[in-house]
Amino acid sequence: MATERYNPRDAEPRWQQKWNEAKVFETDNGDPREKYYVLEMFPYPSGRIHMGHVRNYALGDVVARYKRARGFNVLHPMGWDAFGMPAENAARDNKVHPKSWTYQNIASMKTQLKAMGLSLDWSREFATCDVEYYHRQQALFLDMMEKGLVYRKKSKVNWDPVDHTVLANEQVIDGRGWRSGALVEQRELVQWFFKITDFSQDLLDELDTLDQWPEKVRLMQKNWIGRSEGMAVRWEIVPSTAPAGETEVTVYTTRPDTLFGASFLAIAADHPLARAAAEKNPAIEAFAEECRRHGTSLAALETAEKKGIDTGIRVKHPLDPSWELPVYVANFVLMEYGTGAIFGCPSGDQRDLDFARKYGLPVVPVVMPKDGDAATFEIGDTAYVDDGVMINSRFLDGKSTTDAFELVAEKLESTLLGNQPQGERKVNFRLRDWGISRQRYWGCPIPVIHCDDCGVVPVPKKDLPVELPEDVTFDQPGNPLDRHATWRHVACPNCGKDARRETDTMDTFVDSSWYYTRFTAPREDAPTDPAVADRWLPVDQYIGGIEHAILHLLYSRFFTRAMRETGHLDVKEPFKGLFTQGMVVHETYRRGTGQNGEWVSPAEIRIEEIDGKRRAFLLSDGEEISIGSIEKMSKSKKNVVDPDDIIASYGADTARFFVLSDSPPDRDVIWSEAGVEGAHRFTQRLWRLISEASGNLVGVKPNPAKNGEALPISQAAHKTLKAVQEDYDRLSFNRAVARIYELVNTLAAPLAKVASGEGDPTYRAAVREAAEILVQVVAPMTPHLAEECWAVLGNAEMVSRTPWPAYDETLVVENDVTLPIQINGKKRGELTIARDADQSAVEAAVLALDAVKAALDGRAPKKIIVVPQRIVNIVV
RNA sequence: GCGGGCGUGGCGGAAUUGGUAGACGCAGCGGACUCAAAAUCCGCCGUCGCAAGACAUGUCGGUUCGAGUCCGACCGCCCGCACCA
Repeated sequence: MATERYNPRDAEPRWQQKWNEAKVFETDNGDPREKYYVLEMFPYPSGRIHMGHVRNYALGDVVARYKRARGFNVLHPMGWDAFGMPAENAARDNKVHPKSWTYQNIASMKTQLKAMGLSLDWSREFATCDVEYYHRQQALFLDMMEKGLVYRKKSKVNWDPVDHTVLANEQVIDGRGWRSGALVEQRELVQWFFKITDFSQDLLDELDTLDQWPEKVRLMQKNWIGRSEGMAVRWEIVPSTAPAGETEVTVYTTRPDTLFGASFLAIAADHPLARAAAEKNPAIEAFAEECRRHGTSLAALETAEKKGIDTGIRVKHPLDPSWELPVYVANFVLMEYGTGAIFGCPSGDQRDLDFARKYGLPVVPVVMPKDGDAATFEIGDTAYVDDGVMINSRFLDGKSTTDAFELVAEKLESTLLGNQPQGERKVNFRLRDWGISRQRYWGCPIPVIHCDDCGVVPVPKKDLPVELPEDVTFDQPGNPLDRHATWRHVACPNCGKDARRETDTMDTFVDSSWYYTRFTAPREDAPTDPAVADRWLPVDQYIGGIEHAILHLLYSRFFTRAMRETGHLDVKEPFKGLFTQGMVVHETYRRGTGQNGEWVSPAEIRIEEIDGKRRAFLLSDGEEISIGSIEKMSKSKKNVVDPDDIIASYGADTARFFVLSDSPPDRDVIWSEAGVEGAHRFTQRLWRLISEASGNLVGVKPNPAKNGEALPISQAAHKTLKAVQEDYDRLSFNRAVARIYELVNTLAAPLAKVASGEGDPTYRAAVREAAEILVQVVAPMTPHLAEECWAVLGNAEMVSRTPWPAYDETLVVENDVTLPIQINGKKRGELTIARDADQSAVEAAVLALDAVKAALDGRAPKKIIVVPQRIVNIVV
């Protein structure tokens, strides 16, 4: 029986409409079944979805559809991370308002996402730039302010002296403003901060409970929080070298044991002592200025050449007042970390060593490896940073580094400098408070008012929301809120006097730090409905890019803690399970070479294989194009594939199936035309096999075979069901795809047999049962095709509403196992034996094998290793 | 620079987490069907070798009866570094 090819252009919109009409994916907060919350990181509305989105949402959708079939009450919402700089750039470049630009982008991206057939509850959709959303964010801010989780302090920004505007780190290129090209300066502004450091220890401790997070992400967060145990050590300044009023410097160190290896102190350019020294010495002032001309990004700072300048200030060594050391200003010391001052021990720290070599400072080895020789141990170009034995360290000589730490700590704690101990044990964190102020328009306004008399006054909740004004201009740089004619003028809520609105808006990371909570009650008047939030949270499976491993995830973890303190919910951790997916990458194509070269998009070329070598040619004139490396899809390299084009020509199911197959989801996937065609052939093949057999299966009651001709069919189906189920639970979709291909290969002949009218009723019942299992296991990946197959088999209910089948244990177990037999670790034979055979039975059977007899040649084996149901190794 | 990760056939990958390396797919080759092509179906497919076999998981060492998996060093690529989202 011949059937028509499967036509996704017809089937996909049809099923999407049916799901929509039946509200299959709308979630009821009152549903009593066990909940499952699956969430993909919501997109920034750039205007068009890209393959990364397709992959991200396909992954989440499989989880959502699978868990729904498993009987959970699934929440799977979608929204828009809609504030941010690109809207302002578009406003500047194209004279469109950020608001209309953003909402238009949302509209077109929503159409694209809908074409993917995702099982989303669109009734909960919101954008973070909706007044209804940022209104509640402002309320949260006020509550956090009341709890002391918000404060202001001076902090540095990248300042463009030509455009008179604050630049983001990504807008600073090689130390210059991206538009003006001017050398960027650091400038201090009073800015708003969240006290994330209140939770440093807790954020660190609770990482241990996140056992469904990738180990690497937990490790990254742990290192980011950066707990260290060390000492604050006070160094007395030699009075004759001290700037007026200065008597000492406090240094934070994690290695007090290496104090006898100290050869200098280094302080940040913004350290008070450095500022004092700069006042008297123009060279120091010039150096500090140079340090400030770097951007504020740590990466830029640390890749820069390590430099310093002697301040002329001398300090006395804390363990020997007669020993004087120089104090340098150094560009690698940060005011934000520790005390803004370090002591340099060149033999024990590579950076200090490089610095010492550069400025001719002494290098005294103080730690050597346990088996080293103190008389000959020297430091060359490499510092010795590990633990070991103390040398050249007076009373510490011969002690371990750990003991030396203790001895120095006790000594410094009991020595007085002035009336205070010279040193104090201190736990330090690398984590800094979260600066949320942005001098930009397109963000959530910070709801406070500045009054000359009353100071900083929170906007009363009844006056919320503080709405963004719409009549703004982007024809000049700087913050439009600042120069708006009326917006910032407001009466003080306290005294009624003329006052000014805060014109800073919030970091867009704030928006994304609690949106997952808002989805649980998106139309609530308050930020959350705490009872509802507590029922849905934590998110059971969160899926997104590894690039968010630290900031977004840490900020969200902070927010649940802050929202707990302010009574908005009562959970500690936002995301129970986390999955970080890899990127979608593609070959690059380049026409011409060097400066005249230009990137060519995959749509403009065809690939041919000539003598086993892949070559690319321009479609328009046949010119040969060179095939370049495989890279992340990006507009600049033109190696992008538009999901719209793929969906239009192959359908959403093919696109979904392709991004799920082949590569494991946490690794990069290479987009290739051949791969897509392979996925498309699979969809067609599945449809053809099912639909051609369907005529002879429609009235048949599904029933697995326990014996006879159809037994292997039922066994294959149930084994696949079990395997795919496990793969779905582990998010190993590429493995599930492989299992599904195998099942299709196994079922091809039986389905063809049924299609041709053969097979008795028992056989047909088994084939039908296997076919249904096949359709149900692919349904989460290719939902439209599955519905179409499900319907053609005569099922009245949609497959999206059909419970997951249960596999039959008796069809899954094997009675015999085949063991590889190794002799000295090399495979020499095989042995098939009963699954439950005991060790001695296995040994006897093995020794009876010809291959083993030949290898032993009459000798007795030295040892026989039997790993039950795995392997046998004979040592000769 | 610091922190984290990855590296297996021509290609994407699998390997029950220390137990038969290469499942499954893509590409390729051979065959069937066809006037022909497409589609489809069947078979072959790590390297060397006639074969027995040997060699093979980025490189070099180590641990082990046994290493893709564990340890050490190195090489290459990718992500993050606090104002991109």
